[in-house]
This record gives sequence, structure tokens and C-alpha cells, in this order.
Amino acid sequence: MPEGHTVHRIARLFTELFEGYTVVAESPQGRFATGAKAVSGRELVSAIAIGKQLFLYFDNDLVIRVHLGIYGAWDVATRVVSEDNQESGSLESWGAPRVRRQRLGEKETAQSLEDVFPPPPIGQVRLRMHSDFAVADLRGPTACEVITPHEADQVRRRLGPDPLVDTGRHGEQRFVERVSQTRRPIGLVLMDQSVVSGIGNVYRAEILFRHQLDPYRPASSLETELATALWQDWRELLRDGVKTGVMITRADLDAAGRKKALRSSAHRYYVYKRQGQPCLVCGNSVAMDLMATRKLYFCPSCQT
DNA sequence: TCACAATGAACAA
DNA sequence: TGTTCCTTGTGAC
Repeated sequence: MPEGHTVHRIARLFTELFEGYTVVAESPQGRFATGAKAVSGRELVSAIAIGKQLFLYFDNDLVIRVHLGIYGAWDVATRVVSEDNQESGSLESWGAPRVRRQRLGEKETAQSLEDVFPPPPIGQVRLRMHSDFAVADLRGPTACEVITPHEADQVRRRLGPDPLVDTGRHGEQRFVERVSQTRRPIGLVLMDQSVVSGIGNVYRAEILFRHQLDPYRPASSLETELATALWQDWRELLRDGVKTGVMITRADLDAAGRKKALRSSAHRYYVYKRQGQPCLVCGNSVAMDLMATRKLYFCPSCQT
């Protein structure tokens, strides 16, 4: 759900569905009526994800910035016309956990699909974007605003490197340098979006475990090699998360285990939400602390 | 029907 | 460090 991998997938989906097309924007809920109107009828030029932020660039020099926060989500419905003129569609949620996942009009004729596309907005839809064959409904975002490209640049400058955006050595160097400059606990620093983009509570706990790293250790005490390894590990996890759509952080899974993990969150993590259960490596009890109001899961025996 | 949690972050003090 | 905002789903009652 909404850690960096989700937002990258959303940006890819938007690129595929809307880039180069004129889109209609509206705010069924009403709270974003003015903003939606500002871009409605314009062409989407590009959709870019940086960490947990999504930037939608339009051809009238305006940008919509979206941050899903802890429970924002996009519901995306598509309508596909095949060569034999059969229509089908799908409806999926991207973001916070949602159960709303179904097939629309499979094997239906065009006539009957008209009845289900576009589907009516469900719940508090802040922003609906649609073309002739795709609809995206945004619910519950922490941020949704229209800004100028210049303002978007300012936001982007505040953000730490994202391994899928800052792909060269420079991103890695920026991360390693920032880590070396603060004595704050590494468990806090990994969550700081101005240090590194896209890591949330799940990836934070799991990356720390994968490096047997004490969450309370001052960031500046990490060897350069270790900080570099954290960055590279985050890059690999993010790539995998974008590919599968799921955060699977256990390195000990075989093919069958990964398959299981794809289906059920119960098998995906070393420590996340496993407090009180035996550590998968040492067997001692997984712990849970509050760190700056967020739940921090770790194995006190392995992570020292 | 209600309390509560949830993969986030801005802001006040 | 604590409070507030955004919305939905679940589980206890």
C-alpha cells in the first residue's frame, strides 16, 4: 500500500492510461472542485512518482500533486475494447488496503458495459479523472493540490533521493552523506523523506532487520559501507515491490514461499506486525516500540 | 453503534 | 512531544 513502490506503480498506470490524452477532471465530493476545473479538458503530459509523491503535469502549465498519506487510495477502472469488438474492464484499488476489487463486465457486450462504465464514484471521491476508457478516483489523500511547475520543483528539491529516480551514483552519495551527518536514530532517519524518498513503516522495519541493525543506533555511527548497503538494499526492495505490487522483504523464501507471500501478508515480513512471535532467524520474541508515534518492529536479539 | 487502527506528515509548543 | 487532518474497514458490544 502506500509506500514508494505503490506510487511508482500508480505513476506507471497513469502514464499508460492517460498520458497524451485529454482528461476530464471533477471533484464528486466537492472539496477539490476548483482544482479539478483548472486541469479539466487538458492533456496529461506526464505522471511522475518521487517517493510517496505523485506529480501529474498538464499541458496548461499546471501540476497536480498528490500524497496518499496513511489511507489515501486510487480506484482505477478501465474499459477495453478487443479486436472482435468485445468489451471488458476491471476495477482495482491502489493505495490503502481496500477490498473493492472486481471484474467489470467480463464477456459483456458493449451495450451492457455502457451500464457499468464509468462506474459511479464510491465514497468520498476528492478527484475523479477520466478519459473515454479509464477512470481514476482519488479518496482520502493527505495532499491533493494544483501547483505550478516551479512550485513542483521546490517540493522536489526538498525530497531525498529515490532509487528509481536518482539512479546514478549521486543519489547514493546524497543518502550516505545525509546519514553520516545526523546523530538521530537510524530508525527515524530511514523514515525521513528529506533523507531518502519512499520508505514507510513496513520497509523501515524490514530493511533494519535485513542488516541486523539496531533501530536506535545513531545514524552517524554507521560505516560508509553499511549506509551504502542500506541504499542499495532499498533500491532492490523498491524494484521488486514495483514489479510485484507487493512488499516482500524476506530473503529466505524459495519460489513456493514467495508465491505464498504474494497471496498472504502473513508470510511476507521478518518483523513487521510480528511482535510477540518468534524471530524467523533466532527464535526470540519480536518486539514493538513506539518511535516518534509510529510502531517500530524489531528483533532485539538479532538487531544490535 | 461505537471505538479503534492504518503502509503519513504538518504543525505547535 | 503531542495534536490534528484525511477516510475506511473491522471487530467488539
